[in-house]
Amino acid sequence: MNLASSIGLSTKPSLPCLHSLLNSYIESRNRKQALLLFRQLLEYNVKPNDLTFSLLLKACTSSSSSSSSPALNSLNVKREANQIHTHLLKSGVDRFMYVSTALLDLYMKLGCVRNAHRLFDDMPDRDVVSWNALICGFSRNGCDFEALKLFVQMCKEGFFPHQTTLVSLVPSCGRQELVSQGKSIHGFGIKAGLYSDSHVKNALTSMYAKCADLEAAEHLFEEIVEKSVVSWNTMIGAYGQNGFFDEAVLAFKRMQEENVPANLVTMVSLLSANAHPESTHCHATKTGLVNDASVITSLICQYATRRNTESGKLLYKSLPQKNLVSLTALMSSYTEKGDLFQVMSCFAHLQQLEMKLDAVAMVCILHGMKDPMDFRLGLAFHAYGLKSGLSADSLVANGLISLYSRFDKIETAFSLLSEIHEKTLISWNSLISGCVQAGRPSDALEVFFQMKMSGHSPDAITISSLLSGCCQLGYLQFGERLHNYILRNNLEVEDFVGTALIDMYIKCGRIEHAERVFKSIEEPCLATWNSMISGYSLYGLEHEALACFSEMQKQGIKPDKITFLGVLAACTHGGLVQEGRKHFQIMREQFNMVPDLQHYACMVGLFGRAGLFEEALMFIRNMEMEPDFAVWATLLSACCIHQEVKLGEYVARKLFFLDSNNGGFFVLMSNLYAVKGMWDEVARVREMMRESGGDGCSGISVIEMTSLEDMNVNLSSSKSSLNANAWQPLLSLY
DNA sequence: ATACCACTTT
Repeated sequence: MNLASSIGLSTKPSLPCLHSLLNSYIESRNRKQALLLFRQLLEYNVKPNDLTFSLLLKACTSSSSSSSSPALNSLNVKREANQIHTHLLKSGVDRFMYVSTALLDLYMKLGCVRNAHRLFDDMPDRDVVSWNALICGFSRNGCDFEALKLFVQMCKEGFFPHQTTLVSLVPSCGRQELVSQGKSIHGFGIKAGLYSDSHVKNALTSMYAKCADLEAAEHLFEEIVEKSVVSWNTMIGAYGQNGFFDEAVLAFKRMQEENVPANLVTMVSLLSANAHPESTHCHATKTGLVNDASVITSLICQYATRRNTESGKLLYKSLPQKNLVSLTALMSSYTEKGDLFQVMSCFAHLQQLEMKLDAVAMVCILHGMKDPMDFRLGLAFHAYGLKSGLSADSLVANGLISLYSRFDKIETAFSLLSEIHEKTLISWNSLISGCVQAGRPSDALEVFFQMKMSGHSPDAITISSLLSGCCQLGYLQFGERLHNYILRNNLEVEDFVGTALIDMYIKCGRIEHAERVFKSIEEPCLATWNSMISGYSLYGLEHEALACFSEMQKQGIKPDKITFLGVLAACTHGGLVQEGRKHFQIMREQFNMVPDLQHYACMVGLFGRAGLFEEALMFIRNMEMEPDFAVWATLLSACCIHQEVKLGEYVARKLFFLDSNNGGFFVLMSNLYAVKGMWDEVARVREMMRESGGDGCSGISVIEMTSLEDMNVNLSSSKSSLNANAWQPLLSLY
C-alpha cells in the first residue's frame, strides 16, 4: 500500500515541507500521523536530519504525556521508540546531544528506565539538560534513591544543577524516610541561589506535605509571592492528603478571591479532599471543566461515597470516552447501596464496550455479593478471574477469599489462601475476618495460629477481627491477651482496635475495662462512641449512656442510627419513658433520620414495659412501614410482664400469621398463661407448639473461667467437662 | 534545539 497517498502527498516532499507538516501534527497531538509521515519520508528516500528527529520525538512525547492517550505503556509505543532509536543511529543523528536527550526523555516517559540509562551511558557528550532528563526520569519512575545518587554524581562530575534539576529531584523526597534528604536539597537550593523560581517552591511545598509536615508546607506556600494555579493546587492537595478537608476548601475560596482561575487539577484535588460534589460540580459546569474526563471521574467517585447513584449515572453518561475507572466508581456506589442488579448491568455495559475488568473493578464486584442467592454469580466471577488471569492478582485473591468465607465456604477460602505463593498479611487477614464474619470464630483462631507459625505478626486489622471473634465466643481471656499484645507492641489503639476492644470487654462482661479503654482514647470516632453508649445500655446503666450521648455531641460528633438504637435501648432498659419519647423525636426532627424497624421495636418495648399499652398500639399504627415480628414480639413480652392476657392473645395471633415457624411466641404465651394460673391454656399452647414442630427457643450461653487456676482445677477434676484441646493453642500463644 | 512543579477509583 502506498502510504504517501494515505497522507495525501503524491510527489517527493522536501525536508522543510515535512518539518512543517510534523509541526502541525505536534500541535494537534497526533502521534500516529507523525509516525506515518516519517515512514513515508523513508519510502521516498529523503534523508532525515537532526531537526526531523527532534520534531518526531516531540510528537511522540507530547501525545503520550496527555491523559487522553490510554496506551501510554503499550508495547506498540515502546517498539516505535526502539525503531526511532535505530533510525537515529543509522542516520548518525545520535551525535546531536539534544536529539539523544529527547529520545532519553521519551524512553523515560514510557517507563523504559534501563533503555534510557543505557542511552545516557552511550552518549559521548552530556550537558545539564541531559542530566536533568535522566534524573527526572528516575524520579518519575519511582527510583527515588537512584535519582538522589545521580544528583550527587552529576555534581561530582562538575555540572552545576539548574532550578529544573531541583524541580525534578525534589518529588523523590516526598516520603517520610527521605525527608532529611529533601531538607538538604532545600538548603542547597537556598545557598546556590536556585530558590527564586516558584516551581522549586511548589515542588518543595508538595514534598513537605507528602512527608506530613504540613506546617513547613504552609510556610513555604506563604513565601511564594506570585502564587500560580499550580501553587494553589499544591496547597489544596496538601491539605486534602493530610485530612484537613475544611482547610482545603478554604484554600480554594482564597484562590478564587485572588482571581486565579481553577483548572482540572484544582477540581480533582478539591474532590479528593472530600469537598461537596454538588458545589464543585456547579463550579466545574460554569467553567467548562466538567467536560474533562478526570473531573467527571472524580465527581462520580465523590457522589459515589455519598451514595448519590443518580448523579453518578448522569455524569457517566456524559462521558464521551467511557473508561473503566469511572465505571468502577459507579459500580462501587451501587455496591454500597447493595444494588447488585445495577452492578451487573454496569458489567453488561462494560462487555458491550468490549472492555475488560481490572483487579480493582473485579474486587468491587466481588465485594457486592453478600446475599446467599448471589453465590452462583460469585462462582461465575471466580471463573472470569481464572480465565482472564486476574485471580493471580493479590487484591483479587484476597477478594475471593473473603467472598468464599462470606458464603461460609471456609474450606474453599483455605485452599485459595494455600494457593497464593507470597501470602501477605492482607491475605491472612482476609481469611481471619472472613471466618469471624461467617460466625466461625474458632476457625479464625486456628488461622491466626497458622499465620503466626508462618512468621507474620498481626496488625490492627488482625487484632480487631480476632477481638470480634472473642465476642462471639465470650473468650475474655484471649481478648485480654490480645489487649496485652497491643500494649506490648505499642500498636495504636485507634478507631477499629479501640472499638473492637470496647465491644469485647462489654460482651465478655467487663464494662469497667471497656470504660477504661474508652477513656484512654483521645478522640473517639462515631463507632467507638456508639459501642460505649450501647454498652452502658446493655448493662442497664441508662444514665451513663445518656451522659455519654450528650458528651459525644459536645465533642461535635454527629450521631447516626446506631447511636439512637443505643440511646433508645438505654431508655427502654431504664424505663425512662419521657427521655425515650424525646430522643425519638430528636432523631426524626433534628437529624432527619427515618427510624428502622429496630428503633420502632425499641419504642414499643419502652411503652409496653411501662404499661402504656394504648400508646404502644397507637405508635405501631402510626408507623410508616409494616411492623415486623420483632415489633410485635416486644409487645407480647411486655404483655407477659403486665399479665395482659387479652392483648397478648391478640398479639400472638399477629405473630403466628407473620411467622408460624418462629416458636418464640408460644413460649411467651405459655408463660403469660402460667403467671395467671390458666393451666388449661398453658397445656393447649404446649400442644400447639409440639404440633408445629418448633421447640420454642433454642439458645446457647457462653461462659469462660475467670482465671487460669480455676481452669486447671477444672481440667484435673473433670477433663470431660471442658475441651482441653481447645485451650492448648491459647496457652502457648506468645 | 533537549529537561520541570500540582492529580482520582477498592
